[in-house]
Amino acid sequence: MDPRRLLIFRTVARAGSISAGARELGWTQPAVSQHLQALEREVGSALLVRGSGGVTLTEPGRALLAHADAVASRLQVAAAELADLAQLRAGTVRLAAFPSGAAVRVPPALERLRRIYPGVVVHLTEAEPPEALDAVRAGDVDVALVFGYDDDVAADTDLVLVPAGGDRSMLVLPREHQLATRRRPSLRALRSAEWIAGCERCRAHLLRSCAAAGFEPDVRHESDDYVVVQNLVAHGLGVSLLPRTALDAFQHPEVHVTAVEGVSPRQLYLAHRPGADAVPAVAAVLSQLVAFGTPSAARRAHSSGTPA
Amino acid sequence: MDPRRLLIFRTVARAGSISAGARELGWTQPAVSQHLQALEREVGSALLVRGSGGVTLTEPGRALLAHADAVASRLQVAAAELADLAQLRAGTVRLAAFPSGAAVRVPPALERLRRIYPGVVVHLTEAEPPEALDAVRAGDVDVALVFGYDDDVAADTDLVLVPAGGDRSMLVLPREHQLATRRRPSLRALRSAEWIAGCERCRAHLLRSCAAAGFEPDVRHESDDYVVVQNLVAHGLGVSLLPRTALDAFQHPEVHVTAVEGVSPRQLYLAHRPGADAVPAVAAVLSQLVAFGTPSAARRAHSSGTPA
DNA sequence: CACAGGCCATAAGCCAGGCTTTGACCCTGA
DNA sequence: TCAGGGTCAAAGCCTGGCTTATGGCCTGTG
Repeated sequence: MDPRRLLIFRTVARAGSISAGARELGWTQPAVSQHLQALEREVGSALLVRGSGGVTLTEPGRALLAHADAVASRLQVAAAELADLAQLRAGTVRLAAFPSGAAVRVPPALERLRRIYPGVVVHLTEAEPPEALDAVRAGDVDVALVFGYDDDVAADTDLVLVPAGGDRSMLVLPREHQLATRRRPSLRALRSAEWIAGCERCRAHLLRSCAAAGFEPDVRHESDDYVVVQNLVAHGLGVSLLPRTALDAFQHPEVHVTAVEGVSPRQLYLAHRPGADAVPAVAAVLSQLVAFGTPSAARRAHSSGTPA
Repeated sequence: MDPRRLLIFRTVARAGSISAGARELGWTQPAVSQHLQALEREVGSALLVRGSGGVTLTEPGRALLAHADAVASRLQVAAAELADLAQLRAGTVRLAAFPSGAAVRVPPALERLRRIYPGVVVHLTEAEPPEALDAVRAGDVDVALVFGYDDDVAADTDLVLVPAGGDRSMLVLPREHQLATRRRPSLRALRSAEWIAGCERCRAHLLRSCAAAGFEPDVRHESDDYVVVQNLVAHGLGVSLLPRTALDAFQHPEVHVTAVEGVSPRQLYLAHRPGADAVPAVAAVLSQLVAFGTPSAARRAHSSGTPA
C-alpha cells in the first residue's frame, strides 16, 4: 500500500471532499481523484462514497482513516525529532580524548558548546590515541581527539583527521639542573642525561629525536602519566620531554620547563568517520574543538574564567 | 517528509548496505542512493555513514529507524485489515427492511451469507420504506429493502435501486365470503364491500386501483400490521389487499386468499447510495438478497429447512 | 602486488507515472 | 434558469526518478 496515497486519502477524508483535499494539497482535483481510484483499486474496496456536496466514508474507509491518522502522526513526530537533531536542540555526541587533551582542550569547548546549544549533550571518554581511533572505527565513539608525531597517525587511515593545532614538546628539567639557565638548549646537550620516557609512541618519538641528534638516550623510567613524570624529574631522577598541553594541565612547582632545539612538535587531530561530520551535533563538537585547537586559544579561554 | 523515502531508508538500514537494500526493493543501487541523499537533505542531517562493507546508522538515523519501523508496522496492519474487509473475512453491513420483507426475504439470505462468509456481520433494522430510504441517504444504513407501487419509489431519487422481485397484491376475504369460491374475482365485484387499508402508501394504491375500477372503497379500518388486518378480516369486519410476502410471513387460518383482477403488484427494491456497492460486504449482502428476490425462491429456501 | 569483488557516488539519458488541462455531467440553491 | 459546488473521463505533456555506465575506495586472495 503506497503510503503517500494513504496520506492523500486522509487529507480528503478530513477535508470532506476531493476538491477541498486537492486545494489543501496544492493540486488539482483530478490528480487527487486518480490517486483515490488507484488506492481503492489496490485495496479492493470503495473507501468513500461520492455524493453531491462532498464525500462520505465507507466502513473500509473509516478503518483506513484510523490507520492513516496513526501513520501521519508518527511521521509528524519523526519530523519534529529530526528537526530537533538537525537544529541542535537535541543530540548526543560521544567524544574520546587523550588525558591531557581531555583536561585542557575539551572543557572550554564543551562549556562554550553548552552555552550555545544547551540541548546537545557530549559524552567524554578518556582514551589514548590508538584505542580512541579503534573506538571511532568501531562506531563506539563519534569523535576522537588524538595526537601524533611526525604524521605517524595521518598516514594510511580510513578516518578523517582534521588538524587541531600543534603541541610543542618541552624539555622538563629539575629546577637546579645545569641547563636550567640556558634559554634554548639543544637536545644534544642532554646526550648523557638520564631520561624518563612517556607512552610507547612518545618514547619512540624521543628515540627518533635523539637519534637525529646523534645519540641514544639512557632511559631509566617510563610512565605515560605526566604527573608521575614530573615528580620523578622534580626528585632529580631524570629529565623528560612533555607536551605543552600536559604542562598546561599540571606543572610541578619544582621542575623547570624550557623549549628545546631539535624536537618536532606533536600534532593534534580530531578524528571521525568520513561523513560523520554531516551530523549537525558532530559538526558542532568538531568546530568547537577546532576553535580551541591552538594552545594559545585554549589558555585564553582558560584564563578568562567562567562567562555569563 | 516523504514516507516512501522513510520506508526505503528502513529497508536499507535493516539490510545493512545500500546495495542490499536495493536488491530487496528490486531496484538498482543508484536509485536507492539518490533517495537516501534526498532524505538526508530534507532532514538536514546524515542518517548513515557509508563505509566499505556497508552502512552504519548515525544518531539521527537510529532515531528515524524507530519511527520508520512504527510506520511500516502500522501500514502492514492497515493492509491486513483492509484485505480482510475486501475478501469478506470481516465487515459489517447495516440493513433496513420493511416488516414482512424482514420476516420473509431477509432471514434466508442472511443465513446463506453467514454460511459463505462467517466474518461478515449484518445489522438488521425494521423500517418502512420512506424512513429506510432516509436512513440510507443519511448514511445511517448501507442497504434498504423497500417496496413501491407503480414506480412511485423508482422515480427521482439519488439512490440506486436494484429490483428485487415483484410482490403480488392478494385479496383477503373472510372464509365464508360470497366471493371466496370465485377463482379470480375482479376488483369491481367488491365495490360495495367494507375495506381495511394498510399503510399510507398501500392505502393510496388501494384508492388508485379502485378508482381505476370505477368506485371509491368504503374504508372502515386502517393498520399497517398484516396480523391485525387478517384478524379483522377473519372476524368479518371487512376485506383487504395484502402482498404475497406478508401472507408468506403469516396467514390467518380463518381467511381466504385469492388473486384479484385489476391490481398491480408492488415492486421490491434494494436501495443503496451510488458507489456503496463497491464495498465488498455491501455487494455480498445485495447479491444474497437479490438471489432471494423472487417469492418462489424465497419460499423454496424457506421450505428446504436448515442446511448443513 | 595485482586483481577480483564488494561497497559507494556521480553523470547522463530516457521512460512513464502522474499532474494539468479540458470537457462533461449531476445536484443544489438562488 | 443559471451560477457554483461536486464528481469522473480523456488526452497531453513534463519532470521525477529509474537505469545504465563509469570511477573511486577498501578488502581479501592468488
